[in-house]
Amino acid sequence: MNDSEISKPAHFIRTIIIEDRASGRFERRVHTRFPPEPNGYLHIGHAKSICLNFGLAREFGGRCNLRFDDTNPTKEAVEYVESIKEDVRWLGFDWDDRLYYASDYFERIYQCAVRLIEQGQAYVCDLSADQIREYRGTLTEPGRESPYRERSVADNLDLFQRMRAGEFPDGSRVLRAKIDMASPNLNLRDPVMYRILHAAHHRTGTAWRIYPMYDFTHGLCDSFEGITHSICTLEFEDHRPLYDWFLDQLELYHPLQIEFARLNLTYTVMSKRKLLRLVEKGLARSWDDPRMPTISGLRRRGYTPESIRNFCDRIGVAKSNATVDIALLEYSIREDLNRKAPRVMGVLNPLRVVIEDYPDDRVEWLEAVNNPEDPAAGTRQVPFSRVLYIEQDDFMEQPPKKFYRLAPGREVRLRYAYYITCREVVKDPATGAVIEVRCTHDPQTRGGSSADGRKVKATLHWVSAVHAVPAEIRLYGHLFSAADAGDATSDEQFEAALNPESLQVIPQALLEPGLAAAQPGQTFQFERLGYFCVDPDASDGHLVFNRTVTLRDAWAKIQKTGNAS
RNA sequence: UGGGGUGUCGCCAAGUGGUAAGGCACGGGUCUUUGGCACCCGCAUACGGAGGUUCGAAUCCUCCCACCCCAGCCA
Repeated sequence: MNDSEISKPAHFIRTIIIEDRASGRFERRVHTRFPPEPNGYLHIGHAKSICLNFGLAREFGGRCNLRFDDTNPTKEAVEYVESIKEDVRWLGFDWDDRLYYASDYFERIYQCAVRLIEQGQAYVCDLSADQIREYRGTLTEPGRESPYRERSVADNLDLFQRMRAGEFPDGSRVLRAKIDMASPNLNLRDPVMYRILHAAHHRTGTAWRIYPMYDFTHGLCDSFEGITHSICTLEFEDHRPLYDWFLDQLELYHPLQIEFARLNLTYTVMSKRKLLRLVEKGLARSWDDPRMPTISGLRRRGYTPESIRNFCDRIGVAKSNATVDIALLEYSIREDLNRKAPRVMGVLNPLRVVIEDYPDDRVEWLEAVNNPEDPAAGTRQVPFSRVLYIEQDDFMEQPPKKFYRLAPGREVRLRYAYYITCREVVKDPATGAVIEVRCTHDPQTRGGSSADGRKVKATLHWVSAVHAVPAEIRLYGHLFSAADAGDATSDEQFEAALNPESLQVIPQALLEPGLAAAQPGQTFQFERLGYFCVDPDASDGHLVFNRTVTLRDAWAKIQKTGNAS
């Protein structure tokens, strides 16, 4: 991390850690962990947790483990663990040699279960899933005790061992903690600790036929690893008493669990289940579709790790359910790319411009600044010639009052080139559409400034027709049409809320020639348009750019509010 | 109706009894060879509501209201 990171604001978890260190709690250690389940790709919400856990450890000279919560083999896969490792690393964090898997502890967890059975605090229950649900009671009524609750320790031990041996079919029995079927906290009504699953695990293969539940596993793993501050999301607040109960009965070390609110963003969705659905139904091309809020999607879109870290610092950490305006994310990437991205010129929707008084056979290479924010970025040469292309949006035959780009009779500047004046408009006789603009140039304004100090109100980007390189450009909009669409509960509502214009492809934009050699992952600012990066789909003969984000656009705002005229 | 949480500007978010930080968004302006960037100014007499304690309350007390989470052999 460097000086350009924004300053870290105070938040309640940092405050707790500072107090713990002041009081000498945990021998002043700070040891956190990021515990994803490898059942999908990481998204920007996970980035918040990653920045929090790894960031706090780094800040206080502590450690942060990467631990996969892989207790459900039916949903997990190595593809996911690989992507998660890549994403965490890409975000700029390192777990050194502390890569763990809950599955590494399966034997140890099993022994903990055996001990609880021996202590008379766990039992094998033969009730079906439906029956367990019935016996659990409701939010307002206490549950009833399972008829198998008072099995002998010997019977429980035998049955549990045979569950492990694979003697029983899936769903036929579970191991349950014997706590309190009347507890107002449903998590304490004899929760399931182990279930039978004859499924191959991505790491342990077929070694196990029983798998521990998350609630039994997670707290144990944190304890085994000596985690000091176990940071998780709000929905686990109710589970804390259960984790404490397990640890107390087993006389194990207690981490301190602290809950914070997960991130929500407008115009997108942060549920792994819903993201998986988008991928499976082909509504998104893949997990790394640039429209997805996944880390891999953002990366492909052109977001930088630093911009995401800055975003996470800016949104804060608190306990109230919050939905952050996606404009803040966009602000964070603009801020970062403004400093870093080389500027280039490219025309998305070309309008042919002929400079009538410029020789047909002449080419001038003009100097252009690579990045006005960074003098060290230097300059480059761009070719100018008689036939050019400018943006269709930069010309209007009948301009409204506040439009000060090119129009009949009007003079504007071509960036780094010349002042040109529109002399004539050529239209398609069939459609009446403007297909060409005829202009003259002022030779005294070479480079883009005039000796007489004459001002022009607009500066346009442009590209020389014969030199331009074609490129496919993919423009992205929000995933959903409405800010809160991700909340949709039914799949139908959810899909209907998708923004049909989230992807717009421009098959052949025209770019300045230097871009011909651009490589996947490289980011540029297309002047006056936005930030773009080369997509991995690009090949030797075919450039493909993703628009990361547009530039702020004051003219668009004027048009939108209807104040143009 | 049980339990656990949360309510401070359009969106986040500081604040922990002493008289409402900051960011984004938004509005106005300066500058400008990007209608970008940068810079300047503005933007909560007010902290879910009602009472109360206090010289003094967003901060303490009481009651009320709203929203979120929990009835997976998911995590």
